[in-house]
Amino acid sequence: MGEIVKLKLSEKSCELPFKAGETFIELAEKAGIEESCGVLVDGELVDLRDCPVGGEEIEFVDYEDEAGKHVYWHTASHVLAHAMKYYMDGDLKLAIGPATGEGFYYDFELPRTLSESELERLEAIIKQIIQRDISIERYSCSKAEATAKFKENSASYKLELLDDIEGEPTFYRQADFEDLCSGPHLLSTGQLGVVKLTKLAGAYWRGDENGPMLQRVYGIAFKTEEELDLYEERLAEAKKRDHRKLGQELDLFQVDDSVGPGLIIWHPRGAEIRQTIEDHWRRRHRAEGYRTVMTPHLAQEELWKISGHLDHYEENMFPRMELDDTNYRVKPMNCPFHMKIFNSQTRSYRDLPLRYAELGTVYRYEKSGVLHGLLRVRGFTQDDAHIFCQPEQLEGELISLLEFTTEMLATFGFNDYEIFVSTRPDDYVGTEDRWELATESLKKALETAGLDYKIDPGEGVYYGPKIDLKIRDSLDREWQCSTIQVDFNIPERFDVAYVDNDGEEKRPIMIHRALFGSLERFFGCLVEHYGGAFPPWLAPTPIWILPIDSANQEYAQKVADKFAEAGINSRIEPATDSLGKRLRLAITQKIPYAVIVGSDEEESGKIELRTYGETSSNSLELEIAVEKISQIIADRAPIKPV
RNA sequence: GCCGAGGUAGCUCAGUGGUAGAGCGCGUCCAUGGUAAGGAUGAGGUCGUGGGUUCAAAUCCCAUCCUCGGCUCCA
Repeated sequence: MGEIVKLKLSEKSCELPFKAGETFIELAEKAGIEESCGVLVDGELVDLRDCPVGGEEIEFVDYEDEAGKHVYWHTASHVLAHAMKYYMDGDLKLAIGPATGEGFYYDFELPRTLSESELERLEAIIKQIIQRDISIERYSCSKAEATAKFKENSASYKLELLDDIEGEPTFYRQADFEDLCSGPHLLSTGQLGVVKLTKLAGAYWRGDENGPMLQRVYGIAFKTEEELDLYEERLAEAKKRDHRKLGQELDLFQVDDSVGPGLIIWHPRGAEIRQTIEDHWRRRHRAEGYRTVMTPHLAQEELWKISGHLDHYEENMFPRMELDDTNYRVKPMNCPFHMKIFNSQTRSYRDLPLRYAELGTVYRYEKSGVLHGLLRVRGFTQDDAHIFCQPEQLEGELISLLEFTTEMLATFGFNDYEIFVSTRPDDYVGTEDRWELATESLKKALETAGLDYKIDPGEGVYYGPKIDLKIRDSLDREWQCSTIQVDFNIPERFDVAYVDNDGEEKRPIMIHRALFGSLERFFGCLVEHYGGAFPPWLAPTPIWILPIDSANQEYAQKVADKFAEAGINSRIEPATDSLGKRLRLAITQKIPYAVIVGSDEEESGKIELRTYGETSSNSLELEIAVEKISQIIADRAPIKPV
């Protein structure tokens, strides 16, 4: 009695006394907090059933908070498992059922395959469990008791989980359902609003592809039906931005069965956008001191034996071709060729850093189940470069490289990405101290650049650690685009060396880097980022000219010529269809500017200009329009009214 | 690669044992129009592919390819 916990309650903070043995539930009551999902104790999420010790800072969280949502969804996953137990008459094995970033899932071993049509019936059972408002109790027991219980129920997955638990395992029980779980959980099922089961999938037990395949049910829970509706609307909106859908609608690219899975055919409009991206890329690389090179698509297999790719990634390479008693491979990487260029002369320390860049098209055999539009393909063009430098130049190169990367992405409107440092994998070559050094220099460069990052343990490439930059797609999936990799190994394998100022031959350090990653993937992300409405500088045809009447065709041509003189591509949609129809087409094709010209405009030398996203046009002098749009393109600015 | 769901006209989709459908798009003709679909008419499909069951298969069964959602993987 009389002990104090500090309580943070929204903006106000106060201090609350509590008695020994009092739980957070009682504390919440005292503080007048009605609905809470859990409690953050000095920032750590804790079950409401726990007791404070005194002196800590606590904050009750509800569904509005990220931590609260986590508890809410986690409980929903237990309710799903509870419903599944009824649905399968108890004939099932439970694996795991965590909350995710958006919702939850539960993995089951079931006596038969579940079909999507059954999800609705499961939802109905879930609804009943919620309506019964079953109180959820927590208890713990000894490991031996838990083991005995699981053995009796032949709960083999739970038994395995038990092995990893230190101390007493805890259980959460709601009526005739209980689950081994560290929590935290809500206090009763009635606290849940509406649970929606979203998809069905297979998942390997513990992510091991040699292990058993379980059935995973995904779901999400909300306080109200209205929130669920909003979520579904948001999802539908996101699907409209899907690059595969837009690629079809805007005639950007295709993937054709008879050509091959994961092989992209770029249509004119897609190819024109890509050209603009590549032109910008070349210009910027020249300015940053890169020399561009070009290398073959095929080479003798020996090259990849030397580089180590054959040892480490053969299963991801297309099979060998035998030509004149020599084995060839389609290239999965550009690096060996760049080594050859370096080695074509004796290099001096004065030559370093030496930067070779290539838009190099590579082919990798990706497993069929992983292909995904432009984002995961079998043939793609890397904006690859290899930088050879002296050890003392590494830091500086990395720092300027990060600056270059972020600038390049920002040009295309990407300011929102996650950065990861991938550390040494099990399957590595080289010495540990070199790995350490390389990893530290990557971290230091990020810190100098003031960029936040996460560690991706063991996710490095076999030859060195890397910085990856990941961009999210319209459905919130992350895709690695930019990558910067330090490599002490491949230079050694190719015996790459320079003569230092002391006359000694020394090994340069190499950086592999790709800013876009692959042009295919980057373009896919770009389509989704802009929702297909490309800014005028990227749009293949930023202007459509719509003459009102056939009689205005000549003036339309004059307008087109004026834009062409300024280097702006436009196209005339002749008056064979109604103006309304042609305008609608321009809008659905997400053309930045529709220019409408009739007899009025012809007489006054003006145009009507309607900007994408606006509901009306404005009248302006042709010369002024050309000048202003030229400026917008030169600035690489987003679509905006003129 | 694994689990599940799908592949019908150029596109989006309906048809679930009995002679292949719609809308959009495309062609032709009419209409010459002022800010998101003018009217008429025509062409277009061995229903992913290969087997099987059946008097009869887009429809049922098997295999296979591809796509989608996950899982595993991703130099």
